[in-house]
Amino acid sequence: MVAKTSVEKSAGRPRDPETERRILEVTLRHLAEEGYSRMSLDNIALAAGVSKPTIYRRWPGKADLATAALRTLQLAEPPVDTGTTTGDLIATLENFSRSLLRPNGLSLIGTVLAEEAHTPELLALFRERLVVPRRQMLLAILDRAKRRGELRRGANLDVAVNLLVGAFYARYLAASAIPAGFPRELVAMVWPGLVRQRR
Amino acid sequence: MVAKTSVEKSAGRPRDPETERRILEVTLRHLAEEGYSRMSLDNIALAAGVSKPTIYRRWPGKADLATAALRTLQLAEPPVDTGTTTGDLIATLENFSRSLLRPNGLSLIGTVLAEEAHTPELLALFRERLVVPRRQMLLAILDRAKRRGELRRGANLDVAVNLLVGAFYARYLAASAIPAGFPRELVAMVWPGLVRQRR
Amino acid sequence: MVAKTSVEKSAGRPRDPETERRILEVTLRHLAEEGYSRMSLDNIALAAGVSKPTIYRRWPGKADLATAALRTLQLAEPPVDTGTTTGDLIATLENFSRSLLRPNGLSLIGTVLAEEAHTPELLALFRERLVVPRRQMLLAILDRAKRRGELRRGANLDVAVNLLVGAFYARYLAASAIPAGFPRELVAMVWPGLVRQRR
Amino acid sequence: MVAKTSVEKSAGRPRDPETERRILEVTLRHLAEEGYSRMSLDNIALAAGVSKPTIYRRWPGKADLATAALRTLQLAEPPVDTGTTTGDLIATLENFSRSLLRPNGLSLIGTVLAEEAHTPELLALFRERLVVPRRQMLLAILDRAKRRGELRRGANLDVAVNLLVGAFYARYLAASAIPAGFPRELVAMVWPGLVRQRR
DNA sequence: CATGAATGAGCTTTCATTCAT
DNA sequence: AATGAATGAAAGCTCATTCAT
Repeated sequence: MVAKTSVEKSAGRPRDPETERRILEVTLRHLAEEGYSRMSLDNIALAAGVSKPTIYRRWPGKADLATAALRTLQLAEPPVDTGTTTGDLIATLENFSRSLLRPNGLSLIGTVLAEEAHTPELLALFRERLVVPRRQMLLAILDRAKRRGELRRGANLDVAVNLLVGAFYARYLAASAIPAGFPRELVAMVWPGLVRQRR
Repeated sequence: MVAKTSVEKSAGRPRDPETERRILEVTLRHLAEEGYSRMSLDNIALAAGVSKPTIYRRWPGKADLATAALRTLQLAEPPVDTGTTTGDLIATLENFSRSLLRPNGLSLIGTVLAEEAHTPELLALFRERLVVPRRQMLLAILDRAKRRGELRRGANLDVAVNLLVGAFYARYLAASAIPAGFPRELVAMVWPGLVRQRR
Repeated sequence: MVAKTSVEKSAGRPRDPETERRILEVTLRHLAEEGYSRMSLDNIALAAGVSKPTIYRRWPGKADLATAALRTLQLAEPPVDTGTTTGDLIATLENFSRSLLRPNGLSLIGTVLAEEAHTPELLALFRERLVVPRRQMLLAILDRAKRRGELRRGANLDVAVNLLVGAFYARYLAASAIPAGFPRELVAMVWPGLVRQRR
Repeated sequence: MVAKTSVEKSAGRPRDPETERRILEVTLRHLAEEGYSRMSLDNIALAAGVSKPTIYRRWPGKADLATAALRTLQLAEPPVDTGTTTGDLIATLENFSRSLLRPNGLSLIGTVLAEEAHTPELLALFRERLVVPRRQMLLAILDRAKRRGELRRGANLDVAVNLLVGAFYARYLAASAIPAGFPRELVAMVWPGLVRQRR
């Protein structure tokens, strides 16, 4: 959107891409810290050092700004390779555990859920950028294990992902903190259901 | 000066108990539908058919009102008894699944999480009234099974509860809907980790 | 108003005169501390330990209550007699100086002046109860001196009173504090204008 | 990056200076007519023909607005020169008398006194802008006279100022009106105390 | 293009007063 | 007579958005 493909540069003063970046960064922080409805464009403009019309020139309104901020979210955690499936699962969940609570516990998740009825784009983007990629990483690990014959045939991998990921939400909702060693315990309890043949 | 007989009638115009009930009911609905920060006392007063001071006479401010509304929440689901441990777990999770999405998906959970930094009482009460009782029901089932020797010694029941309950959150966050048969699949996958002896 | 002159006691529960006294005392304090428009019946009722209708039963509204409270004001300072006119003046002004700033500087005077357009009764009563009596005391001293021939014929005693009393207001308005010895200096400067014959 | 030439034009839509002037003028009127606590930003905005945020953009809150309005007060009366000290005093006090009651008697003084405990800035500014300058004018006249040897050595000029100025307050508090010829009478009575040698 | 100015609508809270018991 | 409950109106302040330069 910023870089024109034609040789001719567009007339007038060009937009500063750094400005855009800064606005989105500030927006994301406020979104996580204050929640969507408390987040105010006034404060964002102030913190980003720009004026409000500068924001409105780029995004049509508050919802679009928040959406754009969420769009910048990228799963930062790289795929892991520890040599074993359970090792990979544990390592991935440990990454998850670390990034989940940043920067403000579950308040970002909270606000996209709370706004589902009013501003469904938020949840949609949150899914696309964070939820789905995270699940894909786990699914990929499990899928590879399945193709290697490590897992029971017919094991519902999607259910396993829900269990492993969800346990963090459940734990946070109950106690606002994730204990050390939690990922390992999760995998230990779910793994038998994935592999076992007889009973 | 003579002691009043049994039923002490307090002076002044009595409060209409119906009013209080209606205000709290409306508040809870608005809290779930709008989220805490969007929820306005003006609208609550309007919907409850009272004036704002009528609300302020009962609760000192917005946070207290929301808190009081959360306090009315009671886990409606009775303990189940199907004859088997897995049956009980599945039945309990099915109740959970049904009540979880009422009245507005996870928006109530969302708002208490989103407000954790600003209005921590909300999350605290939500925990006390819904989260903890629900976990207790599952824990009770598992604990009984353990005392009967059905479960592996050293099985971490708390982790199992996190897995079972959390899967619903994970699934909702990924797809806003819980498929039929989900509870059964959860239990099927976690159960081996609870019972198996060797590996 | 409380005591009936007829033998027959009026029917129903009699009003408690102590209640009335307490309400007026609290009102006067709030009037001086908060000013008329900040003073709230809610707070007065609370501080007096009564309900608002108990107040409204006795006085038709806020203005009447404030008026009634002002009506209870009595000049507490007794006439002085030091043996000399200037001594009497100084002693009287010293009393004045002491009582003027109680309990809240000039805020009571301030509020009755500020409310002159909206609630003229306040200023009227303040005059009747405090301003006029105080001036009368000074006038009486000067008048006696005049009848004794101490003062110049034609000396305008009313002007002298304005000077002596007003100096306290001017001083407070300029510095919020009255220095020790102030009364003596005032009298020293005004006295020559009252007595001297030639110039 | 090149330095702007002499007249620096700030970016953005310029403020209408007339707006600011009008708001302050309206504020000052309301402050005098209603008193500080009755004065409402809603009414000021309405009367000034602006919206409330237009006011809040310029001043952070009600107290700051009232303060700013007081700051615009300027002693309008120029120094006088009649040729004699008593003539100057009388002329100055006549100016005082005229401006004192505008626009609403002593209600402005009243409100700054009444608010001393809650909003001390008001009294502070009132002093700085009106009380002190007025006293300075009188002090300057007396000081010049002293340097000319017209006054008794050791005459306390500050006390004289308190007497002369305060008499207007005392008179207003007693009768809400200043009679014609009042300044002359004040000076006549105080003058002997300033000049006389023996007694 | 970016700015500062402006706005209508909304927020939470408090007030003087009246009602019902 | 006295109470607690109720109310319409208003307060100070903030928001998302648009205007004018």
